[in-house]
Amino acid sequence: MQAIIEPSIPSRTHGFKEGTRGKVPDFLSLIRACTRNRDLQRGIRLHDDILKRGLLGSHAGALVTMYAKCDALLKAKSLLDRYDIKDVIAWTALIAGYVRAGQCEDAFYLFEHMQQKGISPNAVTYACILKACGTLGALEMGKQIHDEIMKQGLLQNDVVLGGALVDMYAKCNTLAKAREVLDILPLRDVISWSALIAGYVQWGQAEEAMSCFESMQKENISPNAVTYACILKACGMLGAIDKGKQIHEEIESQDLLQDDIVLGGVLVDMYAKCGDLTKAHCVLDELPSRNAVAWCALIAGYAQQGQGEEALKRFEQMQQEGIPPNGVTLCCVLHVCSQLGRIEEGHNYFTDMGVKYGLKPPIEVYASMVDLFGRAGHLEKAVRLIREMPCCNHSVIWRALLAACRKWGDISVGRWAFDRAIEVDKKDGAAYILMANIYAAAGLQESAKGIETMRVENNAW
DNA sequence: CTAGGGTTAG
Repeated sequence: MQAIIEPSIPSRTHGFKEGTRGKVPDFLSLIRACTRNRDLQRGIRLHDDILKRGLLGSHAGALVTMYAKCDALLKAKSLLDRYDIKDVIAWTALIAGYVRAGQCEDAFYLFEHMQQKGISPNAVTYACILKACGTLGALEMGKQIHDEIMKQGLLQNDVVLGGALVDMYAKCNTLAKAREVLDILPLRDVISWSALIAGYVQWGQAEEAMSCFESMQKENISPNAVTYACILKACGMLGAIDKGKQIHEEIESQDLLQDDIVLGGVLVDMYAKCGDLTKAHCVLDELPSRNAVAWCALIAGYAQQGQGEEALKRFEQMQQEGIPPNGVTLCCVLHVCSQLGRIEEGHNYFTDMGVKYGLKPPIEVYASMVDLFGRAGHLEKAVRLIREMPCCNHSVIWRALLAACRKWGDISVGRWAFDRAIEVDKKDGAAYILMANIYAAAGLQESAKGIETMRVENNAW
């Protein structure tokens, strides 16, 4: 008698092994599908189901990966802590999640912790950690990772890792090293080149960025939207409007403005920085979608040229188009108001952010507002604003107030601001210097010297 | 198959 062989259904197609007894779902495939689609809600239901069936032990790694990819880092971490997960992918996924969230120290901690547990990092793990190094400017750590990568020969067949390495050196302001690494990479592509170009732009070396752009093309690697964005920024820094126009034409001929929201803003910024506001405005008008960044580039351009009234008009126009201002836009507008001495108007824009748009002003906006009041000599208004702030535990706030106190020679408010500044950051060199200046300007040389002594004692610069 | 690299306005 022949046994009945049940048909096997590939798990990747449905996720259910329907032929097997009791229809046990293939949870691993289902979780992976949630990871792919970033479907957190479905992932949570699967977790629940798996828990009820007592299957968590064998699925914890996949769940950590899913939660991490969905940016549910606390859930991922608590599973990782509770189960003895040996899966390098799960650890790496959580490390990547922390790096995405800007929690690079947590990423480093996990990286150490996984190795203590005997789990070896692989190329993907190293790429994540390199990104964390770049974000924090942790050059020494980055070098150690580089050494390890070389020992293991991981660059031979991995273009991504090479790009991450170039980016790390570039972000740490070691551009010669970044260039050297790129030159000897076995594999390099438009992204590794763009990482280097972006680095030169970030650190103010626009000429070098231009020259890399040429070298890249000599290697027959074509620029993409990101490369163009970097190069346009370099053009703006150099005031190289002819080169900028040429890049603009290339972008148009490749129709890149249609599906890249970033490029439009950079283009407006390039023309604005080169002083051609008419052209900047023209480009903005023709963009398929105008966002706050593109508008802000134009507004800043007008402000830069001393055309504050025009800048404020554009700000109104932006809002009429239904685009809410964000923190950066508002800082820029408040700066314009400060230039024009339009205190009330600036304060109205500030309150609009909460009242009209329901947005919580970021700390930089509060600092701009303190600056606006302070420069105008309304120190008591600046102080009142600080007292009403949800949190004034930031150096920028106290520096703005101190700068105003220096301008108006207010020793008592100045001393108060200085004491708070030092509470926040004992090494806030700018605060010491501002306070010493305030005392010195008032003829209180002994007090000024006292502040200077404090600065040296606290090793502040 | 489940984890990884470059970009924008002050």
